[in-house]
Amino acid sequence: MAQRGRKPSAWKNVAPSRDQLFALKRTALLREAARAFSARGYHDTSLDDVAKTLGVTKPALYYYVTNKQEILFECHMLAQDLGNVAYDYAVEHGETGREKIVLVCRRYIELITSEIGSCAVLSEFAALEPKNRAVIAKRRDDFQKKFSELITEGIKDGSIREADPRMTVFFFMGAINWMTQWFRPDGDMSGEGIASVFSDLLEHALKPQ
Amino acid sequence: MAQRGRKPSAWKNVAPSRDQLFALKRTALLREAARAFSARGYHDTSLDDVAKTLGVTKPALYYYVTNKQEILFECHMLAQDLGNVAYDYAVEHGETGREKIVLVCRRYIELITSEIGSCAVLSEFAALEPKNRAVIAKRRDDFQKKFSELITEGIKDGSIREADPRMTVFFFMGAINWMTQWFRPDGDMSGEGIASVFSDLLEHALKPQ
DNA sequence: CAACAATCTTACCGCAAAGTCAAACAAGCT
DNA sequence: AGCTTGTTTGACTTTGCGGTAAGATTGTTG
Repeated sequence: MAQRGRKPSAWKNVAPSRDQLFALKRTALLREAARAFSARGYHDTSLDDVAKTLGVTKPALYYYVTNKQEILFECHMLAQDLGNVAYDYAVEHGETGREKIVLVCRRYIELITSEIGSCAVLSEFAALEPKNRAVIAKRRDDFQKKFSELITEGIKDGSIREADPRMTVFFFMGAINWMTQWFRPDGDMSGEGIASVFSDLLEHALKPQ
Repeated sequence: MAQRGRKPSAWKNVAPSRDQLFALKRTALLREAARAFSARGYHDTSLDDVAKTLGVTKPALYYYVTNKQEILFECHMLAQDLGNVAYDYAVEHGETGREKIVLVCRRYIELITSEIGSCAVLSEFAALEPKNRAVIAKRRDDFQKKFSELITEGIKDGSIREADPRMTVFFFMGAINWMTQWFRPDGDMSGEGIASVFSDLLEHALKPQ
């Protein structure tokens, strides 16, 4: 969004350059805001709070971001990126349709529960302003379509039993997305653990007899 | 919450009494607010809007309700009531643990997709004020506990394969709760249809081989 | 009708939070 | 040092919304 153009510093790779510092601080801001949005919701999170947590004042945030909306939007984009990463990984490493589906599920959960993925908001979709919401909705629909195509593929190759692809996608996308409501990084279940249980449940749900 | 005591009108059963009118309007208010909360979120829904939709002004709402919080709280209570109704039904009509679980799932979905259940918020948990949140959380935990006990029961009687009960509950409670994000009463899939697909998926996920 | 209660309205208060602006401070470059 | 650009701040404006007060309106009852 905010682009800066600068000549590289002489201290290559020694200290972070200005651009890198800028990017670093900006993602720190996004990360912290995402955490807050997930916990208390978009409208109940004030930028004053976010700023205080980061040890600065609110106007400082506006140097890195034009809007509160922009923060929410970019968080959604980042979260969706993880979905695509998981998808690509699964398509590359899986054989049958079922294997691919299960792999997406496992990989995606691992990603969103990792440190990087703590940015995954996904809820607060309604808080997006119409224009941004349209963008996010489009990407989401595309993703879910690729997804249900994996299911039809699995039905064709015999690895998945007869089932409504669209509903099935809703089913376990829901199971996964709802994680944001209960998952705690310091809980008694690791991200990998959850990924195992969930992908196992999914596999049995789809497997023929 | 708001209790009124009045002597019954002489026109028994002919026209709604004052108390009935009061209750009728109050639930209409709750219903409409729930719809708005679900669509736009708690903090982004103004009582002015809700009032306008109902054809009155904001202060009129405060005659039926003490707080915006109270509205949210009661919506959560009502939604949870449906869960308990579904549970009781399932325990009565199911034989094995798996049958019961599947029945809860089916019945619950049927309920929340029915006209009555359009009140089901369930999201916006974070918007509850601490005291109310504690109450709702307690009820939710109790429900999920009864639920996972059904699973252990099913494992014992051989109708359910080995699986982590708590995680399994999270899994399909998520699948169901997420429905609020995509279900539309005028969509191409009826509540019963969804209930069938989802309970079928659940059954296969739990059934031993 | 008169009196009283139930219901709803207009007008308002207070406050929190998004966003702005000019000025202060910091860092690099010549 | 002194100029220039990057970064942060304190102080402020504005707006929308939750909630309240006092009175108007309607309905009920003796």
